[in-house]
Amino acid sequence: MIKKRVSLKDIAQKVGVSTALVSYVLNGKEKEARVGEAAARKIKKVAAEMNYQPNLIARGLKFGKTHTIGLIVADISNPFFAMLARIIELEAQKRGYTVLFGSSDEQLEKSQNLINTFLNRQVDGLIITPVAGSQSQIEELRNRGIPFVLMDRGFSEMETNVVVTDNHDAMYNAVHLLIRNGYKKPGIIAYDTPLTHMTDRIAGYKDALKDNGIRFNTKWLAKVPYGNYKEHVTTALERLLDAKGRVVDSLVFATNSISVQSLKVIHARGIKVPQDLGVISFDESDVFDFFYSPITYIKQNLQAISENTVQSLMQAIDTRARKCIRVTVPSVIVKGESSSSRREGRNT
Amino acid sequence: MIKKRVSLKDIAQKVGVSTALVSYVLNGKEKEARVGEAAARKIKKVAAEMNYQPNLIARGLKFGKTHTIGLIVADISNPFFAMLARIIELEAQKRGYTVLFGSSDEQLEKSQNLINTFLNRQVDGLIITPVAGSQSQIEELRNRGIPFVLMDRGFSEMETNVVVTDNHDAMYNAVHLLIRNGYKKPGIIAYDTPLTHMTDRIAGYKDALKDNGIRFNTKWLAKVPYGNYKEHVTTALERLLDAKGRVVDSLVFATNSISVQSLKVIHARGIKVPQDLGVISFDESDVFDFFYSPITYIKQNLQAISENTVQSLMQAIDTRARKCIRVTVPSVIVKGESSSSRREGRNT
DNA sequence: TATTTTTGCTTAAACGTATAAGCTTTTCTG
DNA sequence: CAGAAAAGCTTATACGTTTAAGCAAAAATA
Repeated sequence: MIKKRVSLKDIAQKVGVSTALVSYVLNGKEKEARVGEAAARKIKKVAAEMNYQPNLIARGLKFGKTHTIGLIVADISNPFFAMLARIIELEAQKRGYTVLFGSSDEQLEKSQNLINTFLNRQVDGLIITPVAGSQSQIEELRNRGIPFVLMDRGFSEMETNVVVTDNHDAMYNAVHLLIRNGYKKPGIIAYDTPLTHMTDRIAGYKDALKDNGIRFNTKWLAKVPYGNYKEHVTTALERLLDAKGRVVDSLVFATNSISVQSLKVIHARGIKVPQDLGVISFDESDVFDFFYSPITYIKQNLQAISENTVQSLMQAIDTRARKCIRVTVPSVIVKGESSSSRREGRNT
Repeated sequence: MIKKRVSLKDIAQKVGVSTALVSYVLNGKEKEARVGEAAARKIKKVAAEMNYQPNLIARGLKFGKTHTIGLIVADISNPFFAMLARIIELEAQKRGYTVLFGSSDEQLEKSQNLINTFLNRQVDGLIITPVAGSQSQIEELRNRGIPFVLMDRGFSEMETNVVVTDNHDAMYNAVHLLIRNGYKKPGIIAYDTPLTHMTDRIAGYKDALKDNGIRFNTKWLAKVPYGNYKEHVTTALERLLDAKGRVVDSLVFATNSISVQSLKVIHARGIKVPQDLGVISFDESDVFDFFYSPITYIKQNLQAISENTVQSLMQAIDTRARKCIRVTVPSVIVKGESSSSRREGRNT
């Protein structure tokens, strides 16, 4: 009962010609291949009747091009990556590409497995949010001449194609805003990773302090590991917001996930925002609208990030250039109430 | 500078044997193929040295099996589908499968395009959240004997492999809870679609009313179109919560997205939950924790849905059975404050 | 020693596609 | 009307893999 897919051969047999002729006609090469008009017509007719669909696997084998790209994100169930995936899917589709995806879970081994799997499936290129310590994996891609683009984060020591938000700038502006609004001791909670998205954000934070004449205090910076981050964020917050005297008077959360978890804790402890604590988040979330004091956040331009990433990858695939493209996308601060001026805010 | 992938041929040449021998050895068929011990050793050594990786595209062509599945969801950027995707990815991987994904956007044409693209890429099977009116697309898959499983929703008129939450039961229980807590006029906001996930939920709603001796009022049911749903939800809410006398005293939101949008409106209007309005949501969201009155919601078992879907698909692929598997997954209600008893809650 | 069996390999064909090269047959040119 | 050119097709080969079938040499048997 299972109907076999129709191949060029089936059409050729039905029409009574060779597969070559069919291939020429269906690829619009009738002129170059000097195919007779009558035969061409008949082939087209039969192909349509039999609902011929080319086998892209066979084509991929023939050309060594599959028109498939592999997307490796940290976690597709994270709304941030899901949004990126959505746009990448669209951009890829526009260009005739299909997307294989996988989540690395910030784990070296999973990342390597995904890379291997995708390469064995002959993807034409890879989009990767690299995990910490994966330099050698990426290096190997480069040595093997495989087109790829890093997204969201990169390595400071390595020249690669990479598309990221201007993390330093974004964080600098956020902290600057807090300070301008009267906060004297801004803290930050970030993931403990050497990847550039975090180091740049932390650097932006420190530079903003310096430029505003505030001396950085080591206690203000909390680095939490990605695994079990919820617990670690909670612990870090407890240390920063110790009842016996706050270590900080405001906080910047370096990611979406840290923000949501932190806000849950802040909410549970009944800490008043922004009166008791100024708050700014990196990345947005639906929850911000529901926090009694709307959260100020850094809004990354996901559309631009995704577009540029796909664009760069296409370029890498087409030209196989060795030159690296580094794109930095600007972001904006969406002002809520959570970072409001201390002078006006302090009414408790 | 671009290093060519090493093929069986490369190894064969280096060792000085035929590709056939190499293939036998690397596939562990040394015994059956009576390969000499010395040759086998050498082949393995060289293969390892050259870091041979099989070309899965070529294998796919040979066997007519790509070990790839296509996942078509409504919108991968919707956390609900992103979560499902994450688990499906994992389950597929366990079984040696890789996942192609795409978003249909609830549009017939996009759905058809994705199906075609995936089939041309010779996926072994499809997981689909079908869009309204796509019966013929699905029917064709069945006629062509292509393994597939519908997920999250199905068609009432069609026997197919399908894995869904027990939508009727879930909604029945939710509405029952509201009524038991003293609400007399429970309303519902749902998407306007003939797909079973919605019709079942609405049926569950109506049955709960009936079984509790409440006569259904047409005004209590708001069906909003998926496109521009935010506006439509807002309008529907305005009608239901008209200041001149509430049409309903409580609401069930039939999806995550409807809930979030509704809560934004409710929040903006300063409507008190649950004193002025009881609320239950289908599906969860991080935002529920931040609503001043924690939202009661129906929690679908995403793990079970995904697992069963992949399981069913694997079965369909392996056996090519014509028998349809229909799996219904139970859900639970997570009780917050938003559906609390009217008697106790009414303190305004 | 002649025959059979076993061993260890190679050849060939296949999956579906694309295309250069070749081969008739017809048509044009001088 | 001979020779060249053009038209219209087929054959062959390749992509990388798998596997049945075949073949020669060595080993076992009679």
